[in-house]
Amino acid sequence: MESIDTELAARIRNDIVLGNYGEEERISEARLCDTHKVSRTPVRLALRMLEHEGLIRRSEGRGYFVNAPNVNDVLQAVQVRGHLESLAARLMAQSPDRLSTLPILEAAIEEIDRLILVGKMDHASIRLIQKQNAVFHKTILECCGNDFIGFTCSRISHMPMLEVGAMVFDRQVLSTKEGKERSNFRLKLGNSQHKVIFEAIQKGDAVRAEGVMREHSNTMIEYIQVFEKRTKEELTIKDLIDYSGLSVMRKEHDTIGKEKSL
Amino acid sequence: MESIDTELAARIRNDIVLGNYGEEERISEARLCDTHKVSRTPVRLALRMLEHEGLIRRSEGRGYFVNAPNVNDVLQAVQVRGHLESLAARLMAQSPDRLSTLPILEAAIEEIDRLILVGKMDHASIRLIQKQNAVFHKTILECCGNDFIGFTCSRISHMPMLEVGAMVFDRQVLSTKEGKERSNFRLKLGNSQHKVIFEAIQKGDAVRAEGVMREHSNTMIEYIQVFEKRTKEELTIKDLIDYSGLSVMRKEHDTIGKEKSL
DNA sequence: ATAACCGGTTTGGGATCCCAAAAAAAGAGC
DNA sequence: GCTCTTTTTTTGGGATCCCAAACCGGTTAT
Repeated sequence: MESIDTELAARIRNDIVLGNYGEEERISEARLCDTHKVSRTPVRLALRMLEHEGLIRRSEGRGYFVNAPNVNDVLQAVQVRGHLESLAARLMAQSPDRLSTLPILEAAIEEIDRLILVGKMDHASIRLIQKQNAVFHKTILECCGNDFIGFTCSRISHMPMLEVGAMVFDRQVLSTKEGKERSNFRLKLGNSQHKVIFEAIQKGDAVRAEGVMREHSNTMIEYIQVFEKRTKEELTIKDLIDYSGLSVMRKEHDTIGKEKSL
Repeated sequence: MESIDTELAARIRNDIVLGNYGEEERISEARLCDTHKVSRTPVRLALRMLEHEGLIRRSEGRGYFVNAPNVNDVLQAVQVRGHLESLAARLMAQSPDRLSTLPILEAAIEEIDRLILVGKMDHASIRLIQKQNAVFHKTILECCGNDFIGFTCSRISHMPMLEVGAMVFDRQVLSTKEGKERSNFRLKLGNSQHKVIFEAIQKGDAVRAEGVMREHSNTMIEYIQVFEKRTKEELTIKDLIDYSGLSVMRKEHDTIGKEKSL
């Protein structure tokens, strides 16, 4: 249970990235107090938070404006995160005390392999795969020796699909047999990249670890761009969130938590 | 003229990075109200700011604790910034509409060259060199096509020596003739790296632009480490700020602004 | 008819107040 | 004398109040 302003910030943040506010809508403290049934103090704290995150702008004169990120913003952010992760992979490969954490990476890879082999593409399996994927990526960030990389990533992970280790799935694709096979191939490809990264780190091949990690995140960017081309109309943030299992999971979890608390 | 909380955050931030608070000192809202002669509202806004920046921690139970960065933290942050800049250099080299901004880079390089040639290592000259250096680096960040890189850099530039284009100078070194020559060599080396980066971007050689930019920031990291070895006792953040001309300049500027406003 | 001016209203920044929870201090029991 | 409990004090979160600056609408003068 966080304080009210933190949760409030999360709610407003969700509203903004989900597009519940217009592109450049003016936002007012009083209105937020009214809709969320809180006083102005937590509202102002939350707004400062969101301003710092770049999701709202304070106008010169008076008032706030929402600064809703578009798909291109998300793609740019994914690129930045991927680049930071590649630095982490390189540093971890150079780190002398990396060996003790290697088993964690190996276990995550094997678990993903096992889940792919079972081949059940249902919600639970995908959730497990995503969890192990997050473990893999987070471990590298945390054990690379440069804590500031993980910190920087955490500062930009308020946007959709920017949680470390987030993966993208297309619900529609998963509904057809051919789509399931395609997703299965994607997962295999991703995990084989994990293996190469793991081996490079193990051997201390820093250049290769960095390169493959970069390729690994490029894969995700290109997959999103495939969506962009396929959908005739413009791809919205909401679509991306629908595709991104982790975010959906988190959203569901939040809702459950909220219902419980009320 | 920013609002009180912003300026207050800047002041507390300065106090923290300058080490005016103990390593893990407990910090109290009331005390800050008293020392800075403001009410609790702006104090709390400022503290949320600093918490988001990682400079203070909120304890589980009650109260804030300062999380003063040490030299190692700064080095890690410089590494992150350098890595982001190398991404920017690569992207700019790949960008089709980079040509229009090339003259800005060229002018900055030439101005630095001119100032080095004059050879006056006084405060004004160094200030000008640093300004042009900042222009060079900021231009690449702003024109690389991925605005999120610059945004991310701006989110981490609250720490000393993390302003984009900040350079390190040792006041003591500048006081001797031999030291001046060494600094002169450093500047020449740095600007020659600028030239290589410029040419790589011009030619569209993305790999080289990225590589040299990385090397360019590594140079700074290694120079700081030279300090670390030379000073017998442990290097403090305060030392780094003394070395970093930009920060000092900004501090002076802030002071002037404050005096004017009072 | 347009533009400048003026008063009312909205809105955000800052100060103050209240309260609950936690830390610190005092007191009781062993 | 030490420890556990109770009381007091401190402290931070939330609500409310006040005010000045900005916005809006209407009126008036050119």
